[in-house]
Amino acid sequence: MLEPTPLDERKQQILKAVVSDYTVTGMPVGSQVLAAKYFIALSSATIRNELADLVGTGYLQQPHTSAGRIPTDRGYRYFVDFLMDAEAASPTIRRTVKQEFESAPRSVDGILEKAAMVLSQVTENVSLVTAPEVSESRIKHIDLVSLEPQSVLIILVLEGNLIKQQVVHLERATTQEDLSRMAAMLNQKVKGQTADELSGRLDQLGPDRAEQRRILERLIESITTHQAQRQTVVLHDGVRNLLRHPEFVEVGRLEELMELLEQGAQLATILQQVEFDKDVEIVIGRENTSSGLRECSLVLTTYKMADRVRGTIGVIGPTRMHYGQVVARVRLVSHATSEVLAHLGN
Amino acid sequence: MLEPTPLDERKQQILKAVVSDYTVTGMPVGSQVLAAKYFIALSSATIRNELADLVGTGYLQQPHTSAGRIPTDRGYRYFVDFLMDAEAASPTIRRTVKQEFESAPRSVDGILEKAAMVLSQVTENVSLVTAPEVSESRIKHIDLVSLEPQSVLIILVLEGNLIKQQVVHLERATTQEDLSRMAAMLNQKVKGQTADELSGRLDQLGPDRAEQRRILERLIESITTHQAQRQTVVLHDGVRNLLRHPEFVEVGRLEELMELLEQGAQLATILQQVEFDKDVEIVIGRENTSSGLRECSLVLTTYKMADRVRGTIGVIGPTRMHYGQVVARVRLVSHATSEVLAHLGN
DNA sequence: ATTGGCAGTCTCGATCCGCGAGTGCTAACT
DNA sequence: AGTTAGCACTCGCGGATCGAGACTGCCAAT
Repeated sequence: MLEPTPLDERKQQILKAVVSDYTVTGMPVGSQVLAAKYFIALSSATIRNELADLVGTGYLQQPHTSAGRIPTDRGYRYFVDFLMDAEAASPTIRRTVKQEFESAPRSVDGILEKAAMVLSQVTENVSLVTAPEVSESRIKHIDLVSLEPQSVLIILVLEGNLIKQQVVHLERATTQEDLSRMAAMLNQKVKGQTADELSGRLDQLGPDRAEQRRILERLIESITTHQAQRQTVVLHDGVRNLLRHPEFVEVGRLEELMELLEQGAQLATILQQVEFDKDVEIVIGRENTSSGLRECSLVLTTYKMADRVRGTIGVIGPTRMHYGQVVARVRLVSHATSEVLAHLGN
Repeated sequence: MLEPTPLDERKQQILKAVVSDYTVTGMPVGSQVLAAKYFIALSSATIRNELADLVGTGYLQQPHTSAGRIPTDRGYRYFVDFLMDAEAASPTIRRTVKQEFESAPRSVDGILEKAAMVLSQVTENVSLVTAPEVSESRIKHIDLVSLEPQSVLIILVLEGNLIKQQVVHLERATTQEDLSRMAAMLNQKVKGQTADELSGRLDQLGPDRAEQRRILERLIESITTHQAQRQTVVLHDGVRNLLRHPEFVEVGRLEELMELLEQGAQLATILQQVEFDKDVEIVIGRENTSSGLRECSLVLTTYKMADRVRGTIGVIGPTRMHYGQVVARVRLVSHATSEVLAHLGN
């Protein structure tokens, strides 16, 4: 890593101009274009000197000797940290988002799918959405259904009508009546707690027949451990958008990316590291830990469902993207998602 | 459409050789290669004459004047209908499939996801899996959860522990106790019926307070209509495999295909038309109704969960694929899926 | 510090060319 | 009549060549 060279005002403006122009045209930016379009007061020779400095300090690079300049990852980083104009999403975009969410089904899954869809649409990139952390969700309702004498289907209804299911095998046969009774009791005791809290309060379940108690322990243990080990699901949408970007004409780049998207585990790890209170987080090119994202940028933020429950939402796109606009739109969709989820009833 | 020209034995063998060779090498097949590799008894000149005939009748084509021949859609069709050797999946493949399914979660969703994953893996193409038709599934359990006074979450547990949920708004406030009572009653009456049957037997629900009855009607109506209008979900996996095929080096082809995959509705229509009793259905190139599939083939079959409940499973790949192997593997995974689903308890 | 001028560098697209693969045709052969 | 050898011809592909254009870096003048 190069030491952070401070940039004087003019260098900043030139860097900004290069990033902006390159973002739009996709062509390396030359000194003449810069002088003509952005710095009429200066000659191209002056700009050439400045450009040479910016290359020397690692903010810009040349694809080849006699070409214009394009930003390095470092250049983009400086741009998004210090130079980027705050943009607001256009009324058209706002309307689209609003309308799409109005037609979304009234369930967490449905809303998140819709969020992924609309986000990919308005950013023209691949969208990513993680489901909320289950272990942090309050339990609203528990139901036990007997499948076979020794096998029980546990249904958990969590905040936002998120439903989790799982099959548990018991040591001894249990009737549906017994299960229903236990379910009723669990519903009394358990309502409003998170799965995490649940595991600590097993002893508060009150005295019961030892047999039933054993079964209950088994169920609760199974609920908590199962949720913990279950890996976060990452929804994505809009791969078709990526195909339109010229940086992906060679399919080689796409292959690694598709693998990342389709297996999901590695992506989940990345997304879970996004901090909750930060506004929008941007990861540029090689700043990414995954090699598949070497030439991509992530624009990520969080949404919230209840106070403690949150998920990550954002996009993957080529490093050459219109960061200002993308940030505005990711933020917009994130807020809209939180909004709709809040109205879902808790 | 050309009239079906009957092919004599030798022409058939030549067509078969062209398809086989082209499938492996991806290069147009010339008369000399054919003579050397497949027909040592014949001279290349003889084969040239036959090839010319096959081009004339529309089974083969030349990419350009001085190139070898490649099959037309019609050629592939004739091949899969009459010439294709029956192949069996290799022991290695069988083992892979078996092992993968052993580690699958014990739920319909989980199993279908696993099926999509393993199918794309063993065929090196994009796999497609539709969820079973809900309206044909037997209802195992119903649960009603009060969310707000006038809003109820209906949870349906269907065959194979498939869970469907939906929120219904009632005209008047109803307590959780009332809902629980209704749920208990519904469970008595409804167990083992399909959602379709349910709607016809509303009158068998026995006399009840008119008020409750109204609510029940509302719920049942909502269950049946909702399920009917809900479009079939199509899972897919393995787009990364497609990127490795040379036919997709130009991303233009992929774009339409990705759109088809990501929106899913059109695909659902195609998949739902696969007949249940047929073994494996193959749709080749322009036989497809969707323009995005002009240069692709579908290899599809069905799996079953219970006797009446079925879904479609298969792959999308380039028209140049090893049909014998793909058919064998699609069939293998379909059977394995049915098998695992059957053991899921009903 | 800035600028005009200028020579130098490099990419990109067009053009050209020769090789090799493969064909179709004809005439001879079985 | 079907098959085959021989041969002239066609065409795509890859490599080499070349000129135009776009920028740069440097230098000397302002």
